[in-house]
Amino acid sequence: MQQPDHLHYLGVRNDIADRIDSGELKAGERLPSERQLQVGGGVARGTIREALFQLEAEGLVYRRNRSGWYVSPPPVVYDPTRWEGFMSYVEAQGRRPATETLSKTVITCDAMLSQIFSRPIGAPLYWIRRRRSIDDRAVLIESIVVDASLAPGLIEHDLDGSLTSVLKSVYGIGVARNKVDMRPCALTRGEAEALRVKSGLPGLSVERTCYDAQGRVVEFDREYWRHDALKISVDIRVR
Amino acid sequence: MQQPDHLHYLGVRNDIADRIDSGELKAGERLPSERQLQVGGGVARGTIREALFQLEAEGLVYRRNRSGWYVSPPPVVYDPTRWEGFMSYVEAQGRRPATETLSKTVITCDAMLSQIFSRPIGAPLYWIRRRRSIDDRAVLIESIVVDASLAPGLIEHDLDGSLTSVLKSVYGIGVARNKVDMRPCALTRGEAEALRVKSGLPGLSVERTCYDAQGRVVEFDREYWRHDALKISVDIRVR
DNA sequence: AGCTTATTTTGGTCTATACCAGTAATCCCA
DNA sequence: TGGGATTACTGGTATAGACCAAAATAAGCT
Repeated sequence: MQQPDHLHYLGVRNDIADRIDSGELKAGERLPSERQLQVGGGVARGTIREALFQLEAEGLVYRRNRSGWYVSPPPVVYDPTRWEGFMSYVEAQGRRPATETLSKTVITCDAMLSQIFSRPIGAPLYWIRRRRSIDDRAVLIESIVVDASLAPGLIEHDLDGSLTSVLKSVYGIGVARNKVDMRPCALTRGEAEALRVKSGLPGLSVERTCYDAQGRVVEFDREYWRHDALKISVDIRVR
Repeated sequence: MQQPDHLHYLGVRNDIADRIDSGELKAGERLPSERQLQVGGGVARGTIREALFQLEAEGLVYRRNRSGWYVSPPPVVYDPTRWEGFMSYVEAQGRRPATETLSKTVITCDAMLSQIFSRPIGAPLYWIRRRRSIDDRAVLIESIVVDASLAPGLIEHDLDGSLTSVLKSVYGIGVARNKVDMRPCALTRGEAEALRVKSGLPGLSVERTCYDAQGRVVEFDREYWRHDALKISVDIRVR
């Protein structure tokens, strides 16, 4: 009830937001359909959608392909400096994590990867694609590349758990340094499909390079997150 | 020319993206108007807009209020562990930074700030609001709170430069630890207005708490960034 | 009960039109 | 020439209708 409630879609937005805040609509619950939301006030579906897009950008609601709109659960906290692995830190926050391995194959080192891994072009690398979920909602997909000469036979193992712990326990490889790049992005084609969201939805791209104590690149990882699924928290000492 | 070019708006998206990639449209340049983009193919304005929203989410184009659509410049790189201040690191990347102080006042410590600063409720604090630009495009607005007892008279100084260096050179206060929280968000009402973007545009919220060597909170800072203006890069040693 | 097949519902895309509020360009006068 | 008022143009909001593909549900058949 502020000033610019001349805008219909903001009025609708506020109505829905209030129903979420008040607890009438709970996390994970389904919203009434767009056509049902039109009922009382003579408002076009396009306007309803505008309001829903707004709420989606704010992280209050999300949509599943053609199924409907749902109230978003709270985000998980991600601290790149305390990398205990997805499974453990999601669990520590009282949520239920899950991992699916979409594919695992051997690839050969190309020019870009050669740069990253300091390995000759043509050298064998493992390429793993996984989808990770929280409480049954897919929140990120990742592409991992691992130097095959450091972890021979890696893809024979079950990778639906923590990759870090497999590298540690089976191959004795520990991560000593982490380089993390993050940037807001749009989830397009492949990523959007794997996350079952509409192409063009904003997301967060996280690129991580893991080094061992000798400075060798152990793992190169590119993750695409739903924008509403995480909160990044970094605690660092300034040099 | 892949598979799902049945979608008109993706076709339009690709056309425009190609014109940007090919250099026909350069960074900072203005796109033809939505109505001009309709001309050849019998395509509705709504479809053109859908394509533009897609490109906006991808960070390829941005819009200025009712002026038009423009090609986005490349993002700046932001490393929270090497905090030299906005002015210097933007300049180091060959861009032209600018700061405007929107307001600076004395406020009293409320419950939330009391928690953060470990100061009694009612204690004086400085509240500074600034807008920062890169190459004349506003990219972030920030709200800074500083403990007035640590830096008496701070707001008498010119704050259009680096606050960190004022704290250091005038008050001898150095930052020893930085706690940074980041999360994708929507730019709403106040922030959107200050950044001159449409409310609801995705952005990145950065919350920083700076501690001195004694562990006292020196500065509490909340920034709202345009989603397409930055790339975060962290390089850390794992404990 | 379980399984398959229709049917309905849902969001996703698209067209066409209209009016409004800021911006940018133009015009015109001093 | 300079500056202020006017006009044209831009994106922003809104309506109403239509069709489609995927998802969810209901119906029907073992």
